[in-house]
Amino acid sequence: MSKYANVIVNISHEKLDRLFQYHIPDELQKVAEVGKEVVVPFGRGDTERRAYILELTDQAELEESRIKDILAVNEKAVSAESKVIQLAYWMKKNYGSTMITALKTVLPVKHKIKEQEHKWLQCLADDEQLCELAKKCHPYRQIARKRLLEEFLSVKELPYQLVSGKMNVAPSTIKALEKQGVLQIITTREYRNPVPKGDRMVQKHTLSGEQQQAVDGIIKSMQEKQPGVSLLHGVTGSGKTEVYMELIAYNIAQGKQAIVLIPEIALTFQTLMRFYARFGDRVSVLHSRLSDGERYDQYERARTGQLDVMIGPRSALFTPFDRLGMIIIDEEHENSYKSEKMPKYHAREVAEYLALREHAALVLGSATPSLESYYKAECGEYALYELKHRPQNAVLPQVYIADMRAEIKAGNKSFFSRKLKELMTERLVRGEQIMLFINRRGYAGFVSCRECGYVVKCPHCDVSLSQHYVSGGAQGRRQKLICHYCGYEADMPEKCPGCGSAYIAGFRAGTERIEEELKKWYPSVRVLRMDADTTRKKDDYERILSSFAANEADVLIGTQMIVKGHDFPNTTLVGAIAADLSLSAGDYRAAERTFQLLTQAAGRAGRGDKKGEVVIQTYQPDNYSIVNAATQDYLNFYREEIIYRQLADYPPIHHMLAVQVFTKEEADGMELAERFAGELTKEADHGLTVIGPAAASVAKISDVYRTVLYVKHQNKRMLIAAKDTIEELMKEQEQGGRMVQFDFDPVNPF
DNA sequence: AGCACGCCGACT
DNA sequence: GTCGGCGTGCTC
Repeated sequence: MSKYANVIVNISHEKLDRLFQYHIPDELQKVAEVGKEVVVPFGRGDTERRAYILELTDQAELEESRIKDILAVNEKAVSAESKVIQLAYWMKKNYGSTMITALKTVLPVKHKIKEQEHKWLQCLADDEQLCELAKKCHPYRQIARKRLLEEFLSVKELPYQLVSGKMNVAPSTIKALEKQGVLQIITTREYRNPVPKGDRMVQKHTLSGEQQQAVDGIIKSMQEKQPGVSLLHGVTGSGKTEVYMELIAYNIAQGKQAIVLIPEIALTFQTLMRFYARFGDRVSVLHSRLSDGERYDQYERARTGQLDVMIGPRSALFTPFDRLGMIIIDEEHENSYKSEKMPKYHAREVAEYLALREHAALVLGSATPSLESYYKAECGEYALYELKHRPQNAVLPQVYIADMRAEIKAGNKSFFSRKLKELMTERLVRGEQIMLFINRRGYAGFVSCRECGYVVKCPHCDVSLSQHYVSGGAQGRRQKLICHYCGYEADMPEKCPGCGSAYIAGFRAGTERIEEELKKWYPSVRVLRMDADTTRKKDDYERILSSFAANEADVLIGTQMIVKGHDFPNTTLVGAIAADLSLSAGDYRAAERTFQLLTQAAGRAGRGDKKGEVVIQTYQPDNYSIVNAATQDYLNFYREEIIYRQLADYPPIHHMLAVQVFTKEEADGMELAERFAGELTKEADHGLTVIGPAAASVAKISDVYRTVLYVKHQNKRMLIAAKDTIEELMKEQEQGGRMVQFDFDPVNPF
């Protein structure tokens, strides 16, 4: 039984976006729980306001005399909004962040509400009354009041903002007039619906045997009290979306609501239209192109029960649904489901918790499931459904592995293997399209001197600068050196800054370099390039893809963003230029990432009726992630990879916590991390494995030093406890610009 | 956001 | 004096 409740007041104002502490009177002790809505006296006038309990504590944070009592606890079922706030609290505890940041991830931006919540002043008095009242106004004392009354003579409705802003009428004056019955304050809210009100097509859906089996199985589980998690493992093009549709239809028929997560990058117009066509305007979508106001509207529509389905990226998880029946995560292996910002949550984990809490079903779908999910499916924790056949007898592409070591031996110094060149020429002659995938943007990965080995590095970060070409006005292309971490730019030196030699050049080709090389071989080829540099604006992504789809280019060169999503029926050749690039990342997920990328890339070839071919270029032709991607054999890959994870105590068998320490001084970070490590290893019996501390692989970004400490344990709870210990240690000491971030089961190496 | 407090000019 | 409008600042 805690004495105090830390509460967030339900007023949308930044100044109030923090916790306030209230005392819990004895008679409310039993009902005061985290997530509950309460009524508290707030402000000087003790006006009664609604608030949500976020924490319960015995620790008074200020003098007891200043702490007021909670007036009442709303005992009826927790509202949708407070459920979301509760979820924020869970995330704060499990991933480590402040409550404010957790709330900010979970709640839509509130301070923008004003802009679309139209507050109007409506005049209730007639002209005669207005004249009389205006006359009664004091000649120079009540000018504002008079101004407003006179304005009402010509216009009967005025926007609140105009009156209180430009006309400079104080809220107290408006209130007084409202009391007298001269005017009325009306608020109207128009919900913007990003879903076009189109014709709803009723389509006939015939499912294959496999699809039907999955649908039946999952529906059966949904009839249980606790539906649990289902993993839908289906090769590319096996019709997972059809299964989702059927499940959503069932869910709606049960009067329940559904959340569908899709990686942002795959959130295309076509995908959405399929949903709209089937479910009409009770479907909404959250995507990055929505304004804050539009986004907020969608949350409101969900909260007020106007929606059955919400589609969106990981943040769609926080849709305030009252009757959540299921969550679907498509392409569940995607790294974008892990947040890179604090709290660093994984959408899959949050969804699992949410589904459990709401007694909803969770459906995970992927052609290349994450090791985590497949492992749990093997253990029987998840129900597994396999979709092995592509409908319409579509055939898998023919995959060739090109050994680049052999190419060099044969005197081929080009970035393209002989096989790839041969197939590219064939395609260009036939007028079919090609996709070239290389996971590095820019022209060259680093710039180095061949005489002395000097490497040009970023002065603010511990990385080498990448070479880029930027369009430089009249002179045409100009060389630049850019830091991919902080954006620092420098000119390409003509001579080595170290020894003065002229033999300074870029190494490790990126997308720009491949484009150049391609044009050298095929001077008339039409090329589109898609990477972080060419997709700066939100529209760029869609524009490039639709241009390629419209056959306006022969070749699409790009980073991993080109291998996800879109199908191009005329693309019959895919080349992975440097397949092992992602293998060298050096973290435990490198093989998994490589396998997924290559499998997806291969899946891009020959989606139409034409047969596709794929060339994977590598220096490690025997690596299991490459070999299994070539044969599209997920299970075989999984078997090899899980053994490695078991041997090395890595996730999913063990859990891992990365503690990142950020400091201004290099030594400071090490010292702090050492202290954390010391504290965690103090008790030997809890079995925590502590690795490090060590400087992060990129030891400095934007002049901030990074030290990293890894903690491993079989039980995740132990790691959360370790996180709590470190949080306590941080509280004790002056922070002085020092910061700690936690990352559970990280997906990216540090 | 919304309320109290306090300042300042106008009236009994 | 004191009434009341309007600006300012704080809210557990």
